Amino acid sequence: MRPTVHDIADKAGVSLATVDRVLNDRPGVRSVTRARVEAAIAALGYVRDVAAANLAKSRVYPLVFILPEGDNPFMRGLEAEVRHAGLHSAAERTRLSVATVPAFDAAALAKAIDAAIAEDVSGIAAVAVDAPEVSAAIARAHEADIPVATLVSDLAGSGRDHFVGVDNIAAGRTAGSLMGRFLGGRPGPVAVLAGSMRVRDHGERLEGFLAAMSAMPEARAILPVLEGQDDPELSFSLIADCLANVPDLAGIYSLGAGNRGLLAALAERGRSDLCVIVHELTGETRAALESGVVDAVLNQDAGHEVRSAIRVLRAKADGLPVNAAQERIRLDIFIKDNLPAGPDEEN
Amino acid sequence: MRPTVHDIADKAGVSLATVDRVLNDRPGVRSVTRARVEAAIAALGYVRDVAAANLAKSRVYPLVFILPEGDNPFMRGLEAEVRHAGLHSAAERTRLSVATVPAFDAAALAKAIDAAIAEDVSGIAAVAVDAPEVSAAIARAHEADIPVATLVSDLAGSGRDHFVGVDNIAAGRTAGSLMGRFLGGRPGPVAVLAGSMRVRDHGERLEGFLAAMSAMPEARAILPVLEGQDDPELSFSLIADCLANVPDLAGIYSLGAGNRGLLAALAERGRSDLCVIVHELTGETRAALESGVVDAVLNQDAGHEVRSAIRVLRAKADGLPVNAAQERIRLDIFIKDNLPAGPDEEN
DNA sequence: CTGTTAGCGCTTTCAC
DNA sequence: GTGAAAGCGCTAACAG
Repeated sequence: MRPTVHDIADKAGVSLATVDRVLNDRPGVRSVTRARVEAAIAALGYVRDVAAANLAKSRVYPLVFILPEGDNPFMRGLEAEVRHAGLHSAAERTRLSVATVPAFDAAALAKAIDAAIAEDVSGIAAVAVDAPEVSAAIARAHEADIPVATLVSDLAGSGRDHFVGVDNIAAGRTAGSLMGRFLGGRPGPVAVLAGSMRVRDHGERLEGFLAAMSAMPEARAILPVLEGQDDPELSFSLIADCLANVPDLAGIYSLGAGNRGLLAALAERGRSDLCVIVHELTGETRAALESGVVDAVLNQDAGHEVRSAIRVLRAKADGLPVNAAQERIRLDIFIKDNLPAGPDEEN
Repeated sequence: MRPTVHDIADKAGVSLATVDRVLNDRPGVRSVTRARVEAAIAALGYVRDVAAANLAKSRVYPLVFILPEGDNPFMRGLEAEVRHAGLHSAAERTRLSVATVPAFDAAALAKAIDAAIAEDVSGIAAVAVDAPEVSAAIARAHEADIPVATLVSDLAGSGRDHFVGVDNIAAGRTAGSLMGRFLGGRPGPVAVLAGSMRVRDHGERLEGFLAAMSAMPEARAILPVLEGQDDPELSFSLIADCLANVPDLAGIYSLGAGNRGLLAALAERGRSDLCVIVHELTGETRAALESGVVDAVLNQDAGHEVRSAIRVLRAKADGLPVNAAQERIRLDIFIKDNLPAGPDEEN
């Protein structure tokens, strides 16, 4: 059997309480005693049973996820993952809740963060908007000793404790690289559809994409970025116009969440010879991939992100270290052939 | 606070023991009583605290992983993941061990399975070799009521309880699809390097690859499969010969673990214009991807597989259902640009 | 058939 | 500074 606190207490000739104090690094133990206990711990090769510890603590950790509202399928997927995790979270003594705010709305986001602070939650995960109000709100959370993790879109320099999401520059590079290879020698310019340059992930993806495209053997024109605000109608008309005005268009990179409008415009125009690369695997993009309208989908696994955010916030709340390498979210490439069978999965 | 067994007992007017019997579906409860308890459970929306249950049971689940020995980096990676999981497994009351057997050796594998049965482990995960001895050993495990999961390479029809691994036909298709797109109109035949047709995953990958290649717009010759036994030297000489004899070779698909030999032969020959697609992200293949020698790496996440195998075996040992969709292992595509930063990661 | 009681490994008052 | 004892939510003997 694995050694327990009792074994340590016996071996060190102290009581359980003292062992616990040493284990949890609490004050009120003479350094000699502490040393004796630590020796016993080392000698026995003790490892704490976290489950039992949590049970005894019976502390709950209320965490709040702040997500953009609206019909952005990726965000709704994230929300679903939070709710799903909520079912299992009981065992982890975590209570999850979701707050939604208008997309790209810095003031609303800041307000939601303040509300969470007021509720004295033990952690906040939020899809950041790049604005000073938001940074200020995060700073207030920090002051209230509430850990904050940015989700999907980062806000470095805001003092957030952790970023949960993919390397968006690398994501853009990946898109550019695939686009270049898939197009090969085929001529024609490429269009880019973004949501808004006010979220950092979109800007970073663009940056990576341009870098990769310009590194390709064949030079290729990139049209000015179309900002569709992740809005289906606006995205639709921007792409429709582009298709009409640029007959020799070779490809489209959709780096935001305007896929519904994009796909509608493509369907209307009936152009299937384009190389199309989009982000986020949703019901729509999956169908488009299967039908051949889209050539590749770059994805960040919402389930992984949610679980990572929970682990990180809990660790921060407990003052435990985070294994950054372990919490890295990777970028998935999907083509028609490696689509996972189910609409959802978890590992 | 969440309802507990005590609340149920109160509400139903019975004792804890009876609640426990109902909860765990044990005999010895009148159906009227059972119904009353079940009503209370439903009314309170009770969900069991698994951690507490495990603590109380203090039962341990010894699981054994049987892996091919040798310097196959993917297999060593799997082994490392098992050991890594072993550290955290304590909390899950699981004790993990690894047994290694010669690669592609059906008799040795069967013997290892029998040894595990003799030790009365509560679950076995093994990389299957396609042979009747192995099927027979799995059948004996089944008879001893020990769940068996095949890992990486399946053995359907053997009565194994579960397969943990990717859809290898889809993996081959993905390789073919990428190979076709990356080559575009470039002429020349493609070579395939396998380990052995005695493991099902290799056969299935080949099948998928051939199907995808033949579905490409440009017809392309596929050379006869080279079987390198996942041996560096043999793989090296097979590829070296091929490079020498087929000057217009356009690409190579390495569907087994012969990558070290393949890469050595490519380095010696100095051919970097080939389209090379390999399986499994290891230190070697990662370096080759970064240097541009390899164009894409198809990967199955060893960490996910190990954790999935553990969950599945534990569930089977407890007679609990497995959510198949949740345990699906997906096929990762890596190109230079979306390589994860660390050598290892976990989600 | 049902209830009582004593833990699982750890934390936490509250005395000493 | 240190220790004794109660209890987290659940399970498992053993009585009745």
